[in-house]
Amino acid sequence: MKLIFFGTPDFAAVILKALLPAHQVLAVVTQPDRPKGRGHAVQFSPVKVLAADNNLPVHQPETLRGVSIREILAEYGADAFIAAAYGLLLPPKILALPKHGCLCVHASLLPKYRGAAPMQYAILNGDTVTGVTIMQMDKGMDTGDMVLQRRLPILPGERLPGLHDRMAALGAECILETLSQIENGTAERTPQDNRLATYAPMISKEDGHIDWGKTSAQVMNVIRATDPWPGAYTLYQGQALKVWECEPLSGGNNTGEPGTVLRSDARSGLLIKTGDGVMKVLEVQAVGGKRMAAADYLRGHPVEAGAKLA
RNA sequence: CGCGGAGUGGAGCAGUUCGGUAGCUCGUCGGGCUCAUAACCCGAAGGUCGUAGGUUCAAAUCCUGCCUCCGCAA
Repeated sequence: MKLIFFGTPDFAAVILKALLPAHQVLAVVTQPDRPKGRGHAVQFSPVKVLAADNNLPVHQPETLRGVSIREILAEYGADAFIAAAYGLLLPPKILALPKHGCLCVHASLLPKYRGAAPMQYAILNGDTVTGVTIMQMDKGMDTGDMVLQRRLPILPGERLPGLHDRMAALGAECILETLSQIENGTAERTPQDNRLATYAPMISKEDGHIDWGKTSAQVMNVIRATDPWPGAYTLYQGQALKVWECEPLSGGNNTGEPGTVLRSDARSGLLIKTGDGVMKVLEVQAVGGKRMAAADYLRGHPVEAGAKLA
């Protein structure tokens, strides 16, 4: 099929890569290049890089609302538009262009987790199952009719990068299968039950802030969901301290305010009181520093037992 | 030129303000104590202080360029 692909980050690039050999991708639309990272350097989106490697035309409009971009896209005469983590809503006039409409690869079991960060929220909430939904886009945010849905178990202890990669691979399979169904005329559309809809808005820095009053399992979920960005952190003496790896301890000392440092030495490690138990901190990162084992950190940055983390 | 932190024996840090023979907590190796030990005691090895220049009688420390790593902000 003749397609135009809309997407921006790695997740989208994986999908695009799978489409390339199977279909005729006429052009790619991705977010404009923006200064990113340290020191103002402009970085191309993973989708743009992949498109460039394959000599595909790339469009990077600030908005899809203008007449000009609509005419440009119409010009290609694509059979369908495919969107995956593009970052902008497609306006109705764009949705109406291709004869098969616009299909979206969404990383959740819709109508659950509509929005920008479905995988993060699945981990954050401690879900054990998530999945990919292919939907026929409409003007709402992830509200279109579902064409295909596949479940994927979230592995115990799995972090976002691992889940992300498996979901992207599954998403690629799903979109290929959906396109086959459309070509065969066997695709079926199921409306979403809006009463069951939940939302997964974009993750912010603050989502990584650990609340030690929650259970150890919930704290672990924050660590798993915010890896690698923004990273789970706590405040020690007013300074952010990222917590990359932890291990909940069962039983033992269960007294004290949540966030209290129960023990702190290179041998027994850094033990923190949580809402329902004790967490052993295994890997941390101080402001300006690099990731290191908690024991290493403690050698140069003594933390007194009884101190409070916030 | 977005703001900022950092590169010192194997690890994590101090020392840089006010230049003057490199230190702390560990680790490693050897020895001792002990029924025993991740505990304790004694001893040892190990560092061109990121790199290239400059200033100076003398530079980890002051000045300049470069490399690398990282936090914030996006």
